[in-house]
Amino acid sequence: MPAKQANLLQGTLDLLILKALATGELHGLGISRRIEQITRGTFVVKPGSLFPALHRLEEAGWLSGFWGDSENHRRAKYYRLTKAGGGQLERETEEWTRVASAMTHALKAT
Amino acid sequence: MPAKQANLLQGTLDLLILKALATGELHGLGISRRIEQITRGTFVVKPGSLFPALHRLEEAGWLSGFWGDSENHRRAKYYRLTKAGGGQLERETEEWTRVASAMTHALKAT
DNA sequence: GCGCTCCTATCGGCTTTCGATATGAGAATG
DNA sequence: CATTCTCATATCGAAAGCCGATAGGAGCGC
Repeated sequence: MPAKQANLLQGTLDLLILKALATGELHGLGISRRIEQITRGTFVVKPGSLFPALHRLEEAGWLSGFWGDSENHRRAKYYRLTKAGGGQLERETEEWTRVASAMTHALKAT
Repeated sequence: MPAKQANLLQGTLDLLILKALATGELHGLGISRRIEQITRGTFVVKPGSLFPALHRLEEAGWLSGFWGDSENHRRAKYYRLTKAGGGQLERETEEWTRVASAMTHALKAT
């Protein structure tokens, strides 16, 4: 049994994807790279998590996707935040802040 | 369809239980109340989540449980942190801090 | 052509959380 | 006593989400 590696906290993935797209459209792997970058390598999103999540978010109306060409001339599916997605990003950011603050408070308790 | 209420982030429950027991032994419902208290009401742990989690943590060796009498003279199962559980609490606290800091950084990104 | 990298995709398994429900026993009321 | 309330533990099934493994197509260098 290999050492259990740090899994993503459930629920943070959606928020990270929305945030990754806040600065402009990206294709799937680009989103993955951006998340790794803005979290300073703490979160590494695997394909098996990424693509189902992208489809889920598109289904929910937070993202809209379209096919294009990547910077390496490959077929790639780009995603962009919808207006609703922007609102969702705000709500989830607030929610995260609430939760994080409660956790921090709890962990300091005596 | 009622509004979807704030679910616990997966993974935070174990940490909160360990932390709740750091100051002394408690029975199941007491742990639940303590968590609600130290998170200022942000996290409410339901029985359907609590008891499976307690059994899981005991199975893992972080907690040890024993039967006793509650402050209301009812049969109650008390839990206390094991030595291993103390180490686990430390590790999970560090892990949470790492994650929270990465998220905070990510959410500030431009 | 061959291998390498890039890019998207899916499937099965596992863990975890929740809602609903059940059971039992002490306390309070009449 | 009998009923009802609260405390306390427990379990089950449903739903969700992450991951490892795997697949396949297409451009690029050699």
